[in-house]
Amino acid sequence: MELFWLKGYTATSLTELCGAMGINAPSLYAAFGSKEALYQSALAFYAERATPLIWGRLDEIPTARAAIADMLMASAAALPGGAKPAGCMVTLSNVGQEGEGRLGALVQKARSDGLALVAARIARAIAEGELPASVDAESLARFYTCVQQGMSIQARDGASRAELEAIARTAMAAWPGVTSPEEARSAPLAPLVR
Amino acid sequence: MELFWLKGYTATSLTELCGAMGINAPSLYAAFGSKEALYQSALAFYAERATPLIWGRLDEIPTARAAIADMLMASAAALPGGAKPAGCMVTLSNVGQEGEGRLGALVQKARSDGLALVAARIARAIAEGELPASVDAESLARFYTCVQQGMSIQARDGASRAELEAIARTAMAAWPGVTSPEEARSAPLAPLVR
DNA sequence: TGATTTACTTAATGATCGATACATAATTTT
DNA sequence: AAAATTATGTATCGATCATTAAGTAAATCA
Repeated sequence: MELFWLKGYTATSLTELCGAMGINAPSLYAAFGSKEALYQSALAFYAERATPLIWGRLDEIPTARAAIADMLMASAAALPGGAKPAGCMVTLSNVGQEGEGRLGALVQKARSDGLALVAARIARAIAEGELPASVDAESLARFYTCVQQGMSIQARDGASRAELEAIARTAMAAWPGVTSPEEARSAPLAPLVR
Repeated sequence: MELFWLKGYTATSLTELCGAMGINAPSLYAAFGSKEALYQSALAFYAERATPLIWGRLDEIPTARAAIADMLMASAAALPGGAKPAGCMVTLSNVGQEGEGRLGALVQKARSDGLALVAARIARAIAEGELPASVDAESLARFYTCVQQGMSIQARDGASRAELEAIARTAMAAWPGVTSPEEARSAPLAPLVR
């Protein structure tokens, strides 16, 4: 998973995979069937862990504003490298353009799933009166997803957690109805630090 | 260039490159020396065109706010696919993690160059009094660069120019001192459409 | 304990990778 | 027109790609 995450599908060789797993090629094929199937397993394994970590509190947190701030702050905490590769495996995957249509569809769906979760949360906020009906849920969700995805690229280039958190706080200043960026920054919405 | 842009360095084979260029391998090697040197040429060729298109008016436009809005709107216009691959070749390149340190340093520098241009423009705005000295130029520049980079991922997933422009307008609502997102959206800063 | 299955190693498969030697054709120079 | 140079095509290089056949050790089951 970490090799695919770091280097992408095509640039990761079976020799590297076997070396990292401490097994020989036949064992890998006996367990997973193919390189493509192994990638699919690794992707599922990744998503299984990332999804609750990042989007897991979206519906629990009472306001959409605080929920999305939490999502961004959780991303800022998770994206810097260290032990694991920096950035999100799903966000940064280019497998679809590498000539792997089947895997490409999987990562694209994973990305659109994230967007859908945010859009649904904003739609709920509109229904509950937190946001006016004039707000376009899809468009606002796309903005915050865009920021989150940009954070992955920043993280891959070495951005620190603090730098990513600053991005998150600035992005929250664009929340509909926020009087000023200073307000959004000085009165952070819990839990802004994890 | 378009093959490297779309598929990345490793996933693009010499066979594909020769096919796209209508030449044989020896001609390619006579002209460029190696696959790595060809990528470097393609990257330079790309940056040579993208830089003035996106960042070219940053210093001409009188206010930093309008200048950065212009940068984002120009990105929204350029990033959707069509004839060329979608998204930015520099932003989306993962060549540094594919085991190509030399090329990786080049694309990373190209990305940090974009960030530096925005940071310099904001610093100028602070010096000129457009923005208060309390604004962190580096941090604000990182936010808008992050949004621009996220737009590349959105574009690769098929986002339209209009959708990217909506992201740009929402991002401008985070501009320091903007009273509300609605204001930033209803009173766009020229030229918001190219 | 003997038989059967599972797990692993070695080795090699055809295909494709980036890169070239060599020969021929086209062009330019003298 | 003859000579020199440049460009292109063919064919192939060793290396590595993903994948697998065959053989051996370990473990499980009867």
